[in-house]
Amino acid sequence: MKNNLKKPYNPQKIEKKWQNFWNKNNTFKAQDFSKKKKFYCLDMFPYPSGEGLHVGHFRGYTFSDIIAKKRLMEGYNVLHPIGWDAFGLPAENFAIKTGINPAVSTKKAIKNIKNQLFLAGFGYDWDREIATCLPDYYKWTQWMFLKLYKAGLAYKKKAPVNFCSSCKTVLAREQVINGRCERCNTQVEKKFLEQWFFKITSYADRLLDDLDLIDWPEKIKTMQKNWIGRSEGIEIIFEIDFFDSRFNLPVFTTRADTLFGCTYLVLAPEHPLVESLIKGKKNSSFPLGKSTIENKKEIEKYIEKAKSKTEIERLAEEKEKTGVEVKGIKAINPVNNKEIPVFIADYVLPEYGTGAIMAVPAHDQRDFLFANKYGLEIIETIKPINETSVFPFEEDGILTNSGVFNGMDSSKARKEIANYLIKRNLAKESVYYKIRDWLISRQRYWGAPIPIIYCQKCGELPVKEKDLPVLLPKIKDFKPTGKGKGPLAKVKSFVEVNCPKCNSLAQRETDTMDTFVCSSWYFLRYADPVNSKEFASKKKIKHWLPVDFYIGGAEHAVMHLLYSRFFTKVLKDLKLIDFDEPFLKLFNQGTVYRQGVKMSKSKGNVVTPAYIFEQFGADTMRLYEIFMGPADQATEWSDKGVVGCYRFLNKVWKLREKVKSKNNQKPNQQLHKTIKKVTEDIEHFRFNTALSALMILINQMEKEKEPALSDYQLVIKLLAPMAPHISEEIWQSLGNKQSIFLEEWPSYDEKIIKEEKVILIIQINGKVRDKIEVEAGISKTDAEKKALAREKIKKWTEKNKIKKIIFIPDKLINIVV
RNA sequence: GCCGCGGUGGCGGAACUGGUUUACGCGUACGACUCAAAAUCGUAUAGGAGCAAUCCUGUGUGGGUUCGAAUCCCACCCGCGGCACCA
Repeated sequence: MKNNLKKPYNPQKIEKKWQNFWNKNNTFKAQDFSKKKKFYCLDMFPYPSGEGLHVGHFRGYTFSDIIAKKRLMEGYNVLHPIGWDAFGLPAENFAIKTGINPAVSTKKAIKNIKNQLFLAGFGYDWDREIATCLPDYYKWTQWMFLKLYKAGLAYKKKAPVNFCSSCKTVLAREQVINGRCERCNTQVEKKFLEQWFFKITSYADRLLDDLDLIDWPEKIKTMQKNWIGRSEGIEIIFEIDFFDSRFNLPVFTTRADTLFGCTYLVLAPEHPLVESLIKGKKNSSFPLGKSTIENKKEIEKYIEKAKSKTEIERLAEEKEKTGVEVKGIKAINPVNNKEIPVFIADYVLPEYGTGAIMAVPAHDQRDFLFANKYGLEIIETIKPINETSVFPFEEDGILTNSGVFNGMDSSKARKEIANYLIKRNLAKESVYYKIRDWLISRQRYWGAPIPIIYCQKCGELPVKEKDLPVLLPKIKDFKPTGKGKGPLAKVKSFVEVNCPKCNSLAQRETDTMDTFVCSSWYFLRYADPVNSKEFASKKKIKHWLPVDFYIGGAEHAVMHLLYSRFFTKVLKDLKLIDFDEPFLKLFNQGTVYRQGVKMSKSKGNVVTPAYIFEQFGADTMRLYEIFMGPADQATEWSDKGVVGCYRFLNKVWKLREKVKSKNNQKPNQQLHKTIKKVTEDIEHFRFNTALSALMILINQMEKEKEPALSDYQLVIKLLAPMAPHISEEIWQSLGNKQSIFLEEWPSYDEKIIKEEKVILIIQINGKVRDKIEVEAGISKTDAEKKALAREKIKKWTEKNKIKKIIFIPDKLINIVV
C-alpha cells in the first residue's frame, strides 16, 4: 500500500475519546449567571420509545447542535439541554402487552436514547436532564394544575367529548385527526362525560395577537390562527312567533350584508330552544312547547337519527344536507319583518356561535344545497362586479333587493346594516372562536395524577401544595377499564384519602393528565432542574428565559406549541414569570424520507445511527444530515450519498499532513469568502450550502502546493460545529491545548474578499456568447470597447446593427442587435 | 372545497434583491496505481447536431412583461402538508 498517511482517519477511535473529554471538562455546560450574553437553544424533547431513534430523528438535533456550538465559539453562554417527554400512551400500551411496568421500560428506553445522542457528539448539558415521569418533575406539573385551578382556569364539566374506544380514554380536540384518534387511528365516538378542562379559550385573543411578536414560520402561525379561528360579526335577534307569545332568538353571522337574502333559520338539533319546544325541558330564555308544534314526532325522529351519527358519517355526508321544519313557529327577519320558516338540521353545529344560523341560500354553499333540496326561496342580494351571477355567490359584491342598502358594496353594507340593527337593539357586536377548551383528563395510568380530592361533605377540593406530589402508585394492572374511569380507580390505597378540610374519608380523582400538560412547561424547568422548593427559581428563569431558538417538527403546531404559549401567558398573569412568549424563534426541520416514504419503524425503512456510526462515524452522519438538502424541507436519505461526506472528512484529515506552517504569505481570498459564507449560512439555516462551501475550499487547498497551517486551522474551526470529533482531534493534534469550542469563531476581512478582476459576461440579445476577464469597476465605455473588439462578438455585430447596449457593472454587457 | 409549500440533469440539490442554469455531492464512463480487486487519484458527464470551432433546445404546461425570466404577472396540470359543515 502506497498510503503515505501516518494515521488514517479512524472515527471509531477518536469519537469516543472526545465525547468523554467534553463530558469530563464540562465543555458544553451552561453557566448560571455568567456575564456573557445568554443563548437558550432548545430541541423539542424526545419521547423515549423502546425503538430508539433513527437517523431521521437526528436531523433536527444536528441543526440545533451546530447552532449551539457556533454560539459557544462566538462567546455566548449557551444553554442547550435535553430531557424526556416520558409519560404517555405508547409506553403504557407496551406495558399492557408485556406486563412490564412503564416506569421500568421507560427508564430503559431513556438509557438507550441517551446513549445514541451521546454517541452523536451532541453538546448537551447533561446535568440538566429531566424526565416528566419522575415525581421531582410531575410534582410541579401538579402544582401548575393547582395554580390554574385556583385561577379558575381548570374546571370539571360534563360535555360532549371525543372518546377513543381502543385507547379507552377521552381525547382533546387537537388529538382527533379527521374523526380518528391521533395515536391509534380508531374512529372516535362522541360521549357525554364529565371531564377536566383548561380554559384556553379565554386566552384566544392573546394567543392570536401575540403571534406578531414571535419569529416563527408563517406556516405554523397560520395553522394556529386557523385553529383559534376568530370570527368577528354580529348577533342578530330574530323574533319567533310562537302560539300567542313572542320571544327572541339570537343568531351569529359575519355576513350582515346578506340579511335581506335570509329566507329561513336553522337550529342545531341540540339547540336549547329545540329541547324546550320538543322535550319540554325548562329553559329561562324559551317557553315550553305545548301542543302547538304540529310535527313533534317527525322532529324527535330526526334528532334521534342525527345523534346516532358518528363523526365519520357526518363528515361523509358533508354534501348531503338533511333537516326538518319546525311546523307551528315562524321567525321574523328584523330588517324587513318578513315571516320565514324555522328548520332543524345537523349541518348547524351546537358548539359554535349561538347554535342557530340565518340561512342565505343565494350566498352560502350549504344553505344553497339545503334550500334546493327542500324547495326554499332563494333571493339574490349580492351581485358580483363585472360577472354574471352564479349561485351560490359567496364573495363580496354590490347589494340588491336590499331596500335602502341597494347599491352599497358588501363591506360598507355590513357595517351599515349592523349599525341599523344595533341602534334598534336588534343586534350586538360579537366574536366567536373555533378553539375549544383543552380537555386534559385521561382515563389512563401512565400520566401525572390530577391533584383533586372529592369529599362527600366538602365537595371537590384541591390537594394542598405541601402534599404534592400525588404519587403515581406502582401497580400491576394498568389496563384501562373503558368504563369512564382509569386504572387508578381500582387501587384502593390510592383512591382512599383523608379530606384535606374535614379529615373524613374522601376519594382522589383517578384520572391522569394529558402528557401535553407535562410538556407545556418543561422549558422552564431546564433553567433550574433540581429545585425542590420551586418549579424554577425566579432569578434563574429571568436569566435564561425565554428560549431564543426552538427546533422541532411541525406536527406540534396546534398542540404542544399552542399549549406552551397558553401556559406561558397564564404564568405571566399569575406573576410567576415576566415574559409573554416562550419561544422567540422557531424552526421546523424537514422530514427525512427513504425509498419514497417517511422514515419510520412501521414502514420498515429506518437507518439506525448505530449502523452509520460503525460504518462512517458520527461526524459523517452529522454532515450528511445537513448536506441532504435545505434544512426546512423534506428530503430523501440516500444510502450511497452518505459516502460523499465520509470522503470529504478523509480529505480534511489527509490535508493535515500537507499543510506547512509558513507565515506571511498573501491572505487566502477563498478562505475569507468561505468564512463569510459559512458564518452567514449557518445563521440562516443553510447548512447544506455552508458545507458545500467548505468542500470547495478543501478541494482547492488540496490542489495547492503548500497550504498554510494558519488557514487550515481556520477551516477546522469552521468545520467544528458540524463535525466536532474530527475537528477537535485535528485541533489538539496540532498542539492546541484547549477545546476548539473554547476558541473564537473565525472572522473575515471584506477587503480581502473584494475581487480585483471579474468575469464579464457578454451577451448578444440576452444570450451568452463570450466572457472576458476585466478589472473590477470597469466603466461602461471601456467594457463596450473590449466587448466589441472580441472576434466572437464581431461576428454578430458586423452583420447586424447595434440597437442598444445594456451594462450591469462587474457582471455583464448585453448587446442588442 | 379552502389555506400553505413545492415541481431545475440518471439521483439529492445549487443559483444573492431578474443577469453565465445545473455549484457541491452521489451515480455512471474512461484512465492512472495494482498480479487483481477495493480504496485513492485524474478526466468527462443536461439533451440534440457536428471531426471540430460552433450552433440549436432546455428549470411542470401554455401565454405575457423585459435587452434579458428558474426568479415577476395570468391561466392550468401534478406532488406534499394542514384545515375541513365554524355561519
